[in-house]
Amino acid sequence: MVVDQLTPDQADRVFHALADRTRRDIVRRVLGGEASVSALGRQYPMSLTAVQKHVAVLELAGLVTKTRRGREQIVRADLDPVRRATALLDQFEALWRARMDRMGDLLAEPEQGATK
Amino acid sequence: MVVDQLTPDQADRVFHALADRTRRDIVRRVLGGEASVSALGRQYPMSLTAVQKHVAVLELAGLVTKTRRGREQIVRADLDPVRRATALLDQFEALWRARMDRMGDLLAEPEQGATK
DNA sequence: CTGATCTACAACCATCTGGTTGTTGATTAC
DNA sequence: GTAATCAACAACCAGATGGTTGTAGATCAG
Repeated sequence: MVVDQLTPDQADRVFHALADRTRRDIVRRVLGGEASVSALGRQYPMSLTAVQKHVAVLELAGLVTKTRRGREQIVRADLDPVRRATALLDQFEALWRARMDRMGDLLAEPEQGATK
Repeated sequence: MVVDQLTPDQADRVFHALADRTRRDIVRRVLGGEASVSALGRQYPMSLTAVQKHVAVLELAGLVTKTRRGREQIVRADLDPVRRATALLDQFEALWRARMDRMGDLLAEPEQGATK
């Protein structure tokens, strides 16, 4: 398996980070190409400090990394946690299908006599 | 397209709902088979009221539905919002690949003369 | 050197979150 | 009928969240 699971704590942070419109938009933006914190700040109708905090939340979730370049702080996206979150959701899908299979088995069983 | 997008508000609710261990566990549990609220309540080291609230959050996100059966309230999972969330994450993946393609184009270009 | 830019950080605030206890109302079991 | 079970709801609480303003440290441009 290429992408392994998120720990529960990581999942908490990743999903929480994605549970905010502004943060999802920041992720989209830096996925399309890196950006400085101040450049991001200019894109949203809120203070730069607020955007800094959003970036910090994304950073804590591992969705984004910051590296200094001169006086600017460059924000880049990391897709790994996104892939792991997707894997977690796919696991839900698998649970669902497992249940469907079990129900199919039941329906396929001879009506009266129990299987054992 | 079979699964269309989540609205930003729905995405807020779905990701927020998934940003809690107990709630993710409840989703897993009811994906494996429906359960009453009180049965769920017995599974976690917290009050029934707390579990009721978690179920309510999941319900608001559309991840789960409740239906009465006698004095019990049966909780069932709905995978649709999960699939839509997955689609949103896949869209991130697509943005990433689009950038990779653009970078590839740049590298493939003749070094000096601009493209236009 | 001086001023503008980019960032960090502290303090504050209103609201939301995740939990609690206690009360009440249906429904089921005896 | 009475008691137990299941669920809803109100009220409360500590802590997190998402925002603000203000101050201050680096770095860059003139």
